[in-house]
Amino acid sequence: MTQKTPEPKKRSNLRDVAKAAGVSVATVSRVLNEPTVVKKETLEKVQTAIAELKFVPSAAARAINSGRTRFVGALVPTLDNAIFARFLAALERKLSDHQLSLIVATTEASLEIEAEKAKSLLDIGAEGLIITGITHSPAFHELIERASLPTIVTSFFNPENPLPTIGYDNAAAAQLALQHLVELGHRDIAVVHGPVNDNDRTRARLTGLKVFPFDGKLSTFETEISHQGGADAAKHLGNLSSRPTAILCLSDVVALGVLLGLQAQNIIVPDQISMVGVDDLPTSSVTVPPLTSVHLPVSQMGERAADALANWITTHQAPKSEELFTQLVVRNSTKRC
Amino acid sequence: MTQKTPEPKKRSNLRDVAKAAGVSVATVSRVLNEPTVVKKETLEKVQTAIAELKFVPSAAARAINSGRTRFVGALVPTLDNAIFARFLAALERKLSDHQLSLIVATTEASLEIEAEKAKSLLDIGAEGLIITGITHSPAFHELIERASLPTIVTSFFNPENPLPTIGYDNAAAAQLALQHLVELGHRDIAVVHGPVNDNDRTRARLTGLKVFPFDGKLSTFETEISHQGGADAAKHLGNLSSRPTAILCLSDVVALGVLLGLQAQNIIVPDQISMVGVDDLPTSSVTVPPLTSVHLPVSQMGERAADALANWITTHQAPKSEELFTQLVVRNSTKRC
DNA sequence: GAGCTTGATGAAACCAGTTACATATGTCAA
DNA sequence: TTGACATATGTAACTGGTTTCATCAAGCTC
Repeated sequence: MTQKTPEPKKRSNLRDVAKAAGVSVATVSRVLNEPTVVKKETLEKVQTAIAELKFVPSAAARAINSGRTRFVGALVPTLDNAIFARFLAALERKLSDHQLSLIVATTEASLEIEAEKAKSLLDIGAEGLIITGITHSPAFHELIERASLPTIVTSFFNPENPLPTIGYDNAAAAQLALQHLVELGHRDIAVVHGPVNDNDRTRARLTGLKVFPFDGKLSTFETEISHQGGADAAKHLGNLSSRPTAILCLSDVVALGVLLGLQAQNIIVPDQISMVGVDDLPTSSVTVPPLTSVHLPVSQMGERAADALANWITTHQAPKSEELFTQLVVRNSTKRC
Repeated sequence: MTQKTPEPKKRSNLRDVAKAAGVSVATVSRVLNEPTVVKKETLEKVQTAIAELKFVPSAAARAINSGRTRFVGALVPTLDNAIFARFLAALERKLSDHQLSLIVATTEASLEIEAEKAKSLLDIGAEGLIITGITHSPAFHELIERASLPTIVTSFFNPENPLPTIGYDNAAAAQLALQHLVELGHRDIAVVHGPVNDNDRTRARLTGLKVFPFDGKLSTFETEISHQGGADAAKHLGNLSSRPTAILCLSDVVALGVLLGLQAQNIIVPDQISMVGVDDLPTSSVTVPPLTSVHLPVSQMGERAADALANWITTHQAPKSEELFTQLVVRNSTKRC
């Protein structure tokens, strides 16, 4: 193409170093990997050569021998929700204990994008995958099956699932929130949730609510998972002629948005309306009023998933599914009806 | 799927496929990379063999030839702040246009951890790096210099910096916020900010405030960058005998925390106290009241950084620094004093 | 029918490391 | 003095792909 590239950019390799140091490539390799077996003198000679030539070993060449690339991928719907951010932080921390790096790819909650991203992760050599939810495109399944790529499902517990799941029971989590409201006497409850399309966690939660024994009114409102989305929902609910007595949000981000939206309309929580969330983000304890929420153990989930995947990769033995438990955290956003 | 027998795990390679299809390795390689030049009959034969042997080409072996691993790393202080999440989302989106994957590593705002993470990114073959701020440890600088690794600084603009910077003027951003408050007549302003240790962006903002011509009182309060941290700051400021008339937060996350903290003390914004933030997160437009903030163009920054890095990698030509501009967005959290 | 081009394929070199095995030297006990 | 053994290093065969170049047959021109 353009032959006016200023630098030919000739990265030096093992052979160059060996020649410069007057030793064999094997010795240089030893200096790099088990320096103790090399005689001190030789070691220094080689290290000098390495420094002089600014030699940096090629990761690819290493990988080709060990068969290991030392990184895995995680596919999450978005980074723009603290719940995933917290999960990924824990995941990354624990993976690095296993000398594994993490590539984060976002799917924008689309199974199609997920399959694409998975493909490119595989292409660049990911040794394993952490994914969200049990529902995935056929292309995705084919991909990981062909490559027999260790893949762990998170945010969802289902021991029957072909891929091991490490997560919680979404239906039960939502029911915990509903039960709390029901116990407080609420009979007209609005559920605010994110998009159900391509999101089996939300669907499972909604199903959980529907099958829960409750003879009151349960309406649902779908919105974007963001503070703005929550605020939109609040505006809608606030304008209703017969306003529900409680709002159950399937995500704390949405809940905070709803809370702000209600506040903008001067609707007092919990006096005029009760609210429960699901996630229990740290933020939920500082909102006004502090938000009652169902705690999802995402940090723990990140750690367990990291351990399980690392183990799978090294032992070639798929792990068992693991259930993590959710828990209602009662604060001040709910009140007897 | 989960058979108890430890799988022999004999991944098939090009040679296996070639033998099975009765062709040479070169032909198999062609089928993979330029299928059009292969005779249709042969093509099918090979593809059948590939399918039967569940052949998946080795990324490492590819990389060794092309010299390209097709991924880069990004080092950010945390994922637990929407401002970085937004930046990374844009970065990742744009990088994928260049067929590059992104490895996100968090430094927990420690230069030491940053250097470690950079090392492991390099070890696994990152082709370039996106980093935050211009201040880094000597170990880090040595590392990227030795490897002559394309590295772009973000969130900070400084054309003098040895590494190209793509970002904004942090001092100016903070000054924009201060100027607004000063113009509204505020003379007693509290600045709430995150840790200054290992954070040159915050330091630059603080310096910007200090050198701004202003003869009123300017106090500072350092806290954690989180809603909780902001709420803590609000509690402190609310209890002060002589309360400032305005609070300037160097981060919107902190600002929302402060807002909630003030609300918990029944201090009305903006009637009793004005507030300005820096970041302009989407959330800031739905808070009560909507938060006046200085917009930081982080999505744009992500895109520019991605283009610049991709270009650097392919052309071996370091890009020029690029300044992106910040802008005050006036909402309802500020009022004339 | 010779000469030339085109299309399809294969042999082998090559990328940059690791590693099994061979070799050379030195130490020590028998 | 010699055999046993440890230490230090080198040679060359790997790893799993890509790529250059050579080969060969078929199609076309003159």
